[in-house]
Amino acid sequence: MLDINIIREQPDLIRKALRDRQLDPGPVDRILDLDERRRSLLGEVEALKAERNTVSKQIGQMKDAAERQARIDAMRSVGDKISALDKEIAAVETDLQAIVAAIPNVPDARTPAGVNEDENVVIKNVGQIPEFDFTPKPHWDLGPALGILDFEQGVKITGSRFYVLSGAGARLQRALIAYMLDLHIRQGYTEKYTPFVVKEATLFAAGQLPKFADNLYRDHEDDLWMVPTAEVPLTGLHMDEILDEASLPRFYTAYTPCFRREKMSAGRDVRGIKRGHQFDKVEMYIFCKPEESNDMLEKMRSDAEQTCAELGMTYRVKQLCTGDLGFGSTITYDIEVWAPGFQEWLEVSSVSNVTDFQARRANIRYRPAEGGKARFVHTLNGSGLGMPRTLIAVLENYQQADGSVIIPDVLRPWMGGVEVIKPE
RNA sequence: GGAGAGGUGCCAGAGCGGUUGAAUGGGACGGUCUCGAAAACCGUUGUGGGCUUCGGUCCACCGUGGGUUCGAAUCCCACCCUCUCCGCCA
Repeated sequence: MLDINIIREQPDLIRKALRDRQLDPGPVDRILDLDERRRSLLGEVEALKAERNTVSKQIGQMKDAAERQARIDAMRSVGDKISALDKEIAAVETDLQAIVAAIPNVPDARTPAGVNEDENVVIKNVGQIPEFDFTPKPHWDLGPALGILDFEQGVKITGSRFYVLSGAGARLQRALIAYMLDLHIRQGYTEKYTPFVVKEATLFAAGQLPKFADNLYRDHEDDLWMVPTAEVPLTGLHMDEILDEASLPRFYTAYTPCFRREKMSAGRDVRGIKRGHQFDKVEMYIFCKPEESNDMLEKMRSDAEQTCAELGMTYRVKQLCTGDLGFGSTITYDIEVWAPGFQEWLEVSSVSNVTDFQARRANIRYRPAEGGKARFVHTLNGSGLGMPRTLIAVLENYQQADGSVIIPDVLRPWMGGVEVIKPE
């Protein structure tokens, strides 16, 4: 959520931000109109309320019954005017809120201009594209052959785009999650285990609602929503709180499954387990002071990179352009690992500085140590890492000519002695 | 799911239709005292919004949302949450 004062004072900045994101700047004018209307109505109704308050106090002390009744009658009509105006204001505010809540964050000046994902910029390459002395297989061949991945069972019990991991495959994913959480704890994050369903207000706070309702699974009976990312419950942890400055920055990490009902188009993306309606993810999240968030973005990116590096992945870092930036983000790095079977770069992490966008929606502030007004915190989120894709990358990078897969060293402690996954 | 109790400021806790934005106590902060500290005493101590000549001023907020009333923290309705007991249960 943007600050209405900024929209009012610098409408051109917001118009430019919308154009840079390939969006219509029209809503800015609607906001300015509604804001103007709101303030004018407020002035009117507050004058009437002031009058009513004064007269009502007088009525309480009046002795003369006739005069008293005259005042009461007069105030009755004032009261009617007030409630009519209050209704009108409420309607204006509802409209205003809805439009403001749909305006995305303003891109950072360093975010490159660009129309879509094709204009994202590769800023770093780490490792060489590995050479194989055989033709590496994609995971959708490797997995079923190893007996660790079953597409049919997923379809049978749930439906299209769901799959089942089995045996060493299921264990490998669990090892990845455990390894990542432990790594992030060493990097200074506190592990959180949160609910996987949340209420509407929590999704609004994180910026998922109202705009992205179509992509969420929802239980209508209790009005609970399945989380699309751990970012949602983690943002919610401090909703409506004023944090001590001394407690910042706060570093959190959490594993959650993620549920997204987005419809997927047929085509190359549908092959394998790269995109599904359910996937696991380990998330990193930071609450910090505004002046720290730049440094925190770099820390988080480096923490995500370390995960890739320790897993022995070849990876690259991209900076998203304005046209591909997420709704709440001002600046985002994507980390992509090379999948030799797929012959494709897989996005396994996205690290963003959301500045005060979520904090304002969630009403998360901190009290400066020297006192004074509470200020909104900045929040950052990043995957560390996204699961099915990291699993794909391990399978495809560590495959051998005979179809077996060697377990990377860092994952061995969780594999119960399994060093190689062999065909059955 | 059923029965009961309750949700008030940083905390505890009064108030139960009019001068209560809210008694009292505690905490925190500032001051007096002290070599220093404690104690004691004095003072300060909420958030959001509108207007502003930036000195203020007005409005809203006592779980949330409605309602009654000239006037609601106080009365009515619905919902949410917490606690106790019962039921169910991994």
